[in-house]
Amino acid sequence: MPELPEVEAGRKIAERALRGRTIAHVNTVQDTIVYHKIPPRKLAAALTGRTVLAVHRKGKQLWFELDRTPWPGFHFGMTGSFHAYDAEEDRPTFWKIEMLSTEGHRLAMVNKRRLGRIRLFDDPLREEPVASLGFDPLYEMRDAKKFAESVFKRKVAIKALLLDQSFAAGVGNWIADEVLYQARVAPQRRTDQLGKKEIGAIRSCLKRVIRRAVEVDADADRFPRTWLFHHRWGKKESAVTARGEKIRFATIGGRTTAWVPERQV
DNA sequence: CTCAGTGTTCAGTG
DNA sequence: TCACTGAACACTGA
Repeated sequence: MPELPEVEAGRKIAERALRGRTIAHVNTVQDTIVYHKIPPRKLAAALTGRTVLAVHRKGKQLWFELDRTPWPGFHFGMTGSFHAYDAEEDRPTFWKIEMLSTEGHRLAMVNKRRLGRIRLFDDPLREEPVASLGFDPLYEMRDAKKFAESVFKRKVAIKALLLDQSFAAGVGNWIADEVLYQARVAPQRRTDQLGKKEIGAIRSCLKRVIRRAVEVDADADRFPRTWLFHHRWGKKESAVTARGEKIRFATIGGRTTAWVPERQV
Protein backbone atom coordinates (compact mmCIF):
# COMPACT_ATOMS: atom_id res chain seq x y z
CA MET A 1 0.00 0.00 0.00
CA PRO A 2 2.83 2.32 -0.51
CA GLU A 3 2.27 5.98 -1.10
CA LEU A 4 4.32 8.63 0.69
CA PRO A 5 3.01 7.94 4.22
CA GLU A 6 3.50 4.18 3.92
CA VAL A 7 7.00 4.66 2.54
CA GLU A 8 7.81 7.13 5.32
CA ALA A 9 6.63 4.55 7.85
CA GLY A 10 9.00 2.10 6.16
CA ARG A 11 11.83 4.60 6.40
CA LYS A 12 11.30 4.85 10.15
CA ILE A 13 11.21 1.08 10.53
CA ALA A 14 14.50 0.81 8.67
CA GLU A 15 16.11 3.54 10.76
CA ARG A 16 14.96 2.00 14.01
CA ALA A 17 16.32 -1.37 12.94
CA LEU A 18 19.62 -0.40 11.37
CA ARG A 19 20.62 3.24 11.88
CA GLY A 20 24.05 3.51 13.43
CA ARG A 21 24.51 -0.23 13.10
CA THR A 22 26.75 -2.31 10.94
CA ILE A 23 25.38 -4.89 8.54
CA ALA A 24 26.95 -8.21 9.40
CA HIS A 25 25.19 -10.35 6.86
CA VAL A 26 22.79 -10.12 3.93
CA ASN A 27 20.42 -12.85 2.81
CA THR A 28 19.07 -12.63 -0.72
CA VAL A 29 16.63 -14.50 -2.93
CA GLN A 30 16.86 -15.08 -6.64
CA ASP A 31 14.60 -12.45 -8.19
CA THR A 32 15.75 -10.70 -11.34
CA ILE A 33 12.66 -8.48 -11.45
CA VAL A 34 12.92 -6.91 -8.02
CA TYR A 35 16.72 -6.90 -8.10
CA HIS A 36 16.60 -4.95 -11.29
CA LYS A 37 19.58 -6.64 -12.93
CA ILE A 38 21.78 -6.53 -9.82
CA PRO A 39 23.30 -9.93 -9.11
CA PRO A 40 22.45 -10.95 -5.52
CA ARG A 41 26.14 -11.41 -4.79
CA LYS A 42 26.90 -7.85 -5.81
CA LEU A 43 24.10 -6.51 -3.63
CA ALA A 44 25.28 -8.50 -0.64
CA ALA A 45 28.86 -7.38 -1.20
CA ALA A 46 27.84 -3.72 -1.31
CA LEU A 47 26.05 -3.96 2.04
CA THR A 48 28.06 -6.39 4.10
CA GLY A 49 30.33 -4.72 6.64
CA ARG A 50 28.83 -1.29 5.97
CA THR A 51 27.42 1.01 8.63
CA VAL A 52 24.00 2.53 8.04
CA LEU A 53 24.34 6.26 8.73
CA ALA A 54 20.76 7.18 7.77
CA VAL A 55 17.76 6.11 5.76
CA HIS A 56 16.49 8.71 3.31
CA ARG A 57 13.27 9.10 1.39
CA LYS A 58 12.10 11.26 -1.47
CA GLY A 59 8.58 10.64 -2.68
CA LYS A 60 8.17 6.87 -2.81
CA GLN A 61 11.91 6.25 -3.21
CA LEU A 62 13.99 5.07 -0.25
CA TRP A 63 17.72 4.64 0.11
CA PHE A 64 20.32 3.92 2.76
CA GLU A 65 23.21 6.25 3.39
CA LEU A 66 26.14 3.97 4.13
CA ASP A 67 29.69 4.74 5.17
CA ARG A 68 30.74 3.86 1.63
CA THR A 69 29.03 3.87 -1.75
CA PRO A 70 27.24 2.33 -3.55
CA TRP A 71 24.07 2.80 -1.52
CA PRO A 72 21.05 0.55 -1.84
CA GLY A 73 17.78 2.03 -3.08
CA PHE A 74 14.34 0.56 -2.53
CA HIS A 75 11.02 1.14 -4.26
CA PHE A 76 8.00 -0.73 -2.88
CA GLY A 77 5.89 -0.85 -6.03
CA MET A 78 2.29 -1.84 -5.30
CA THR A 79 2.96 -4.24 -2.45
CA GLY A 80 6.28 -3.57 -0.78
CA SER A 81 7.18 -2.92 2.85
CA PHE A 82 9.96 -3.24 5.40
CA HIS A 83 9.69 -5.63 8.33
CA ALA A 84 11.93 -5.51 11.38
CA TYR A 85 12.34 -8.50 13.68
CA ASP A 86 15.04 -10.38 15.57
CA ALA A 87 14.46 -14.09 15.13
CA GLU A 88 15.01 -15.90 11.88
CA GLU A 89 11.68 -17.71 12.22
CA ASP A 90 9.90 -14.36 12.10
CA ARG A 91 11.14 -13.77 8.58
CA PRO A 92 8.08 -12.69 6.57
CA THR A 93 6.88 -14.48 3.44
CA PHE A 94 7.68 -12.87 0.10
CA TRP A 95 10.87 -11.39 1.52
CA LYS A 96 13.33 -10.23 -1.12
CA ILE A 97 16.32 -9.19 0.94
CA GLU A 98 17.15 -9.55 4.61
CA MET A 99 19.84 -7.52 6.34
CA LEU A 100 21.26 -8.50 9.73
CA SER A 101 23.05 -6.10 12.04
CA THR A 102 26.01 -7.18 14.11
CA GLU A 103 23.67 -7.06 17.15
CA GLY A 104 21.20 -9.44 15.51
CA HIS A 105 18.52 -7.01 14.37
CA ARG A 106 16.94 -8.00 11.08
CA LEU A 107 15.30 -5.89 8.41
CA ALA A 108 13.60 -7.43 5.40
CA MET A 109 12.05 -5.92 2.32
CA VAL A 110 8.87 -7.73 1.39
CA ASN A 111 7.44 -7.54 -2.12
CA LYS A 112 4.56 -9.86 -2.79
CA ARG A 113 3.69 -8.78 -6.31
CA ARG A 114 7.23 -8.11 -7.47
CA LEU A 115 6.61 -4.66 -8.91
CA GLY A 116 9.11 -3.20 -6.45
CA ARG A 117 12.75 -2.53 -7.25
CA ILE A 118 16.09 -2.67 -5.49
CA ARG A 119 18.88 -0.57 -6.97
CA LEU A 120 22.39 0.57 -6.20
CA PHE A 121 23.19 4.27 -6.28
CA ASP A 122 26.43 6.22 -6.21
CA ASP A 123 24.61 9.52 -5.83
CA PRO A 124 20.84 9.00 -5.54
CA LEU A 125 19.77 12.65 -5.82
CA ARG A 126 21.56 12.95 -9.14
CA GLU A 127 20.53 9.59 -10.55
CA GLU A 128 17.24 8.35 -11.93
CA PRO A 129 14.64 7.71 -10.80
CA VAL A 130 15.20 10.09 -7.87
CA ALA A 131 16.67 12.93 -9.91
CA SER A 132 13.52 13.72 -11.86
CA LEU A 133 11.17 13.64 -8.89
CA GLY A 134 9.31 16.82 -8.02
CA PHE A 135 9.04 18.29 -4.52
CA ASP A 136 8.32 16.01 -1.57
CA PRO A 137 5.14 17.34 0.05
CA LEU A 138 6.31 16.36 3.54
CA TYR A 139 9.85 17.71 3.46
CA GLU A 140 9.79 20.43 0.84
CA MET A 141 6.31 21.74 0.20
CA ARG A 142 6.27 24.57 -2.34
CA ASP A 143 5.15 27.99 -1.16
CA ALA A 144 1.74 29.10 -2.39
CA LYS A 145 3.02 31.18 -5.28
CA LYS A 146 5.37 28.58 -6.69
CA PHE A 147 2.79 25.88 -6.25
CA ALA A 148 0.15 27.85 -8.15
CA GLU A 149 2.59 28.64 -10.95
CA SER A 150 3.57 25.03 -11.44
CA VAL A 151 -0.09 23.98 -11.52
CA PHE A 152 -1.04 26.72 -13.95
CA LYS A 153 1.56 25.99 -16.57
CA ARG A 154 0.25 22.48 -17.14
CA LYS A 155 -2.84 21.57 -19.13
CA VAL A 156 -3.96 18.27 -17.69
CA ALA A 157 -6.68 17.00 -15.40
CA ILE A 158 -5.73 17.99 -11.84
CA LYS A 159 -5.92 14.34 -10.79
CA ALA A 160 -3.33 13.42 -13.42
CA LEU A 161 -1.04 16.21 -12.25
CA LEU A 162 -1.24 15.09 -8.63
CA LEU A 163 -0.23 11.58 -9.72
CA ASP A 164 2.74 12.91 -11.70
CA GLN A 165 5.84 12.10 -9.63
CA SER A 166 7.83 14.86 -11.33
CA PHE A 167 5.30 17.32 -9.87
CA ALA A 168 4.65 16.15 -6.30
CA ALA A 169 6.73 13.13 -5.36
CA GLY A 170 4.95 10.52 -3.31
CA VAL A 171 1.32 11.23 -4.14
CA GLY A 172 -0.50 8.12 -5.29
CA ASN A 173 -4.03 7.21 -6.20
CA TRP A 174 -5.82 7.40 -2.87
CA ILE A 175 -4.02 10.55 -1.71
CA ALA A 176 -4.85 12.37 -4.95
CA ASP A 177 -8.54 11.50 -4.52
CA GLU A 178 -8.51 12.41 -0.83
CA VAL A 179 -6.91 15.79 -1.46
CA LEU A 180 -9.39 16.70 -4.20
CA TYR A 181 -12.32 15.59 -2.06
CA GLN A 182 -11.19 17.74 0.84
CA ALA A 183 -10.34 20.66 -1.43
CA ARG A 184 -13.75 20.36 -3.12
CA VAL A 185 -12.27 20.22 -6.62
CA ALA A 186 -13.48 17.71 -9.22
CA PRO A 187 -10.69 15.42 -10.44
CA GLN A 188 -11.27 16.02 -14.15
CA ARG A 189 -10.90 19.81 -13.86
CA ARG A 190 -8.04 21.09 -16.01
CA THR A 191 -5.10 22.64 -14.22
CA ASP A 192 -5.07 25.77 -16.39
CA GLN A 193 -8.69 26.48 -15.55
CA LEU A 194 -8.51 26.33 -11.78
CA GLY A 195 -8.98 29.45 -9.65
CA LYS A 196 -6.36 30.79 -7.24
CA LYS A 197 -8.50 29.80 -4.28
CA GLU A 198 -8.94 26.28 -5.58
CA ILE A 199 -5.23 25.82 -6.09
CA GLY A 200 -4.63 27.18 -2.61
CA ALA A 201 -7.11 24.68 -1.19
CA ILE A 202 -5.45 21.82 -3.05
CA ARG A 203 -2.09 22.85 -1.69
CA SER A 204 -3.20 23.05 1.93
CA CYS A 205 -5.19 19.82 1.71
CA LEU A 206 -2.21 18.04 0.19
CA LYS A 207 -0.06 19.18 3.07
CA ARG A 208 -2.68 18.28 5.66
CA VAL A 209 -3.57 14.83 4.30
CA ILE A 210 0.05 13.80 4.07
CA ARG A 211 0.99 15.18 7.49
CA ARG A 212 -1.95 13.47 9.10
CA ALA A 213 -1.28 10.12 7.43
CA VAL A 214 2.40 10.30 8.38
CA GLU A 215 1.53 11.21 11.99
CA VAL A 216 -0.33 7.92 12.41
CA ASP A 217 2.38 5.96 10.57
CA ALA A 218 0.05 5.34 7.64
CA ASP A 219 -2.26 3.26 9.85
CA ALA A 220 -5.51 3.61 7.90
CA ASP A 221 -7.64 2.74 10.93
CA ARG A 222 -6.41 5.97 12.50
CA PHE A 223 -7.19 8.22 9.55
CA PRO A 224 -10.00 10.68 10.41
CA ARG A 225 -13.47 9.20 9.97
CA THR A 226 -14.46 12.04 7.66
CA TRP A 227 -11.91 10.99 5.01
CA LEU A 228 -13.09 9.67 1.69
CA PHE A 229 -10.47 6.97 2.11
CA HIS A 230 -12.67 4.73 4.24
CA HIS A 231 -15.44 4.57 1.66
CA ARG A 232 -13.71 4.64 -1.72
CA TRP A 233 -12.86 0.98 -2.21
CA GLY A 234 -14.76 -1.51 -4.30
CA LYS A 235 -16.43 0.80 -6.83
CA LYS A 236 -19.78 0.05 -5.29
CA GLU A 237 -22.82 1.77 -6.78
CA SER A 238 -24.11 2.34 -3.25
CA ALA A 239 -20.89 3.87 -1.90
CA VAL A 240 -21.35 6.98 0.28
CA THR A 241 -19.06 9.05 2.50
CA ALA A 242 -19.42 9.42 6.27
CA ARG A 243 -21.45 12.54 5.49
CA GLY A 244 -23.81 10.49 3.33
CA GLU A 245 -22.60 11.93 0.03
CA LYS A 246 -22.80 9.67 -3.01
CA ILE A 247 -19.41 8.58 -4.38
CA ARG A 248 -18.85 8.24 -8.10
CA PHE A 249 -16.12 6.32 -9.90
CA ALA A 250 -14.35 6.83 -13.22
CA THR A 251 -10.94 6.33 -14.79
CA ILE A 252 -8.95 9.57 -14.80
CA GLY A 253 -5.22 9.83 -15.29
CA GLY A 254 -5.28 6.11 -16.01
CA ARG A 255 -6.44 5.20 -12.51
CA THR A 256 -9.68 4.43 -10.75
CA THR A 257 -10.85 7.75 -9.36
CA ALA A 258 -13.42 8.24 -6.62
CA TRP A 259 -15.11 11.57 -6.09
CA VAL A 260 -18.25 13.23 -4.78
CA PRO A 261 -19.97 15.28 -7.49
CA GLU A 262 -22.20 17.17 -5.06
CA ARG A 263 -19.18 18.46 -3.16
CA GLN A 264 -16.44 18.65 -5.80
CA VAL A 265 -17.12 21.29 -8.45
C1' DC B 1 -13.01 -18.21 -13.76
C1' DT B 2 -12.64 -13.22 -13.98
C1' DC B 3 -11.07 -8.97 -12.62
C1' DA B 4 -9.37 -5.03 -10.04
C1' DG B 5 -5.38 -3.15 -7.86
C1' DT B 6 -2.11 2.03 -2.73
C1' DG B 7 2.90 1.92 -9.11
C1' DT B 8 5.96 2.77 -13.08
C1' DT B 9 7.29 2.78 -17.80
C1' DC B 10 7.08 2.53 -22.60
C1' DA B 11 5.07 2.48 -27.26
C1' DG B 12 1.91 4.67 -30.15
C1' DT B 13 -1.32 8.39 -31.47
C1' DG B 14 -2.84 13.02 -32.16
C1' DT C 1 7.25 18.75 -26.84
C1' DC C 2 2.96 17.83 -24.69
C1' DA C 3 -1.21 15.19 -23.60
C1' DC C 4 -3.36 10.95 -23.51
C1' DT C 5 -4.34 5.87 -23.95
C1' DG C 6 -3.41 1.24 -23.45
C1' DA C 7 -0.52 -2.36 -22.40
C1' DA C 8 2.92 -4.58 -19.84
C1' DC C 9 4.90 -5.99 -15.61
C1' DA C 10 3.22 -9.74 -11.57
C1' DC C 11 0.26 -12.12 -8.67
C1' DT C 12 -3.09 -12.26 -4.91
C1' DG C 13 -7.60 -12.07 -3.18
C1' DA C 14 -12.42 -11.04 -3.71
